[in-house]
Amino acid sequence: MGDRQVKDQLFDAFGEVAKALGNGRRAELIDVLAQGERHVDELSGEIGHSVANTSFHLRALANAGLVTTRRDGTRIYYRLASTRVSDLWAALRDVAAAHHEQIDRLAIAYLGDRTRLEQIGRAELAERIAAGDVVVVDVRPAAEHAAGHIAGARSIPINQLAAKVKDLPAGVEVVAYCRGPYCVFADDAVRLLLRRGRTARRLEDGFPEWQRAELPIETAAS
Amino acid sequence: MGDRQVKDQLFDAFGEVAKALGNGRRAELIDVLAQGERHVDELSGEIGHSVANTSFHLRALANAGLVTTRRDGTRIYYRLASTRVSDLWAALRDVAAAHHEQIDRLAIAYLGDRTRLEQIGRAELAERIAAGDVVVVDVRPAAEHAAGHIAGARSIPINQLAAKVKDLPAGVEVVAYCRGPYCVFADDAVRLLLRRGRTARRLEDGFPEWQRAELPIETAAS
DNA sequence: TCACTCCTCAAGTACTATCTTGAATATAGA
DNA sequence: TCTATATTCAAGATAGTACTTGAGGAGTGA
Repeated sequence: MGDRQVKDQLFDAFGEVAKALGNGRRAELIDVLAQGERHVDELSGEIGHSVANTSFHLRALANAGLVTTRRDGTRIYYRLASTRVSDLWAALRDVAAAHHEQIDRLAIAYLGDRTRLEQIGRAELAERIAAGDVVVVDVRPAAEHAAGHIAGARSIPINQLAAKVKDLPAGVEVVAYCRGPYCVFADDAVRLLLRRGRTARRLEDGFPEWQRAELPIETAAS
Repeated sequence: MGDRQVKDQLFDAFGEVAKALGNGRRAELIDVLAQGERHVDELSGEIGHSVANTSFHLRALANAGLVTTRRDGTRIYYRLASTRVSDLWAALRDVAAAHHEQIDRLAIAYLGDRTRLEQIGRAELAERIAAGDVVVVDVRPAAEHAAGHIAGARSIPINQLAAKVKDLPAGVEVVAYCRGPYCVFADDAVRLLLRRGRTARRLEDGFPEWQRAELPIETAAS
């Protein structure tokens, strides 16, 4: 077998991995799975497609080695194969944000205007948590908080926040976080809190980035 | 327009960027362009396809924002849009190497058995260059050396190395480097040098990684 | 302006991807 | 063992991708 043919096969294999990410629904699945493991039924709800189609896409991700599975009773849980996959997903978003013409327009259409929302960086938040003068709220679905969250963060899924604002201590700044830079939950949370007269900012990115930066995290006792 | 629809479009855009890398020939093009800019005719030779097909793939990469162009006379030079793209390509290779079943087998088939070839890390090589007790040889094509190389490296393309071994100073270790971890030139160079009784190692990766690590580089005077 | 070079575009063919629907499989609990 | 639940598989319509060949543009230099 010639070198050309073997080289082509090697680079085809790299291409297969990229191709697995080369579909919007699979990209959404990776974004959700970066929060922690989930079963097929939950994931089909996240991407708004049938269970059969979701299963099909998950199989494509598994064949490329991006995700692995675990069975628990009748349910099958999918998770990212490693934090490397999360790194790859972050690198892809960075390139797209920097060089793809339409990302800015689409991000504004999806997330709304962020120029009025103040953000806080990871390092600063870590200091503020250590100093104890901030309340950190995880506004992702409860399952994602259970799978892993910023140490000390309180879980208030975005759809329950309006009812629970009153439970948050007064006079303390609130920092909301969610899945990452293209997740709308924390933006919605900060807008709601500001309307209620609270001081609030969003973490500039989300839980996966915090985790990859090796900052303190916690997991629900199993 | 519903949130679902806008979110789908946003993630479709991420998918488009990944899809651009989702082809072996385009992956090869990115790997070559990580060395520096090249024109279409050269690139078609690198991937072993017609100029028309190469142009087609380059257009796909440009549409995704991964590469940009510059005209010089009748020639059009393509280059990576930024070092972010090089980061993305490295992240993709890492994931593929860690999780894709066939990469190991294909890499061995293409590169040969590397277990007998000693490698040297970037940090150690930088120290040795500073100490001046090593000869660094760039075995990539001359055009890539001209576009940028490790500071102090001497250009000896792999196909000229056999004739030029005698010009290398005796009694000094030789370090060969090329395009990256999946490039065969440096392996071939080290094997040839060892057969000629020289002490030789390969740099563990290649020029793009050296550049991204912000270690000293040089460019040919224009 | 003309011929030349380099590159892109268009048309055509074979192959691959995405989604839907309905059936098949695997486990849990009665 | 039987039924219910969760997931995967198979078939099929539609659309998109990858490559080839040949024509079309854009710049260079006589």
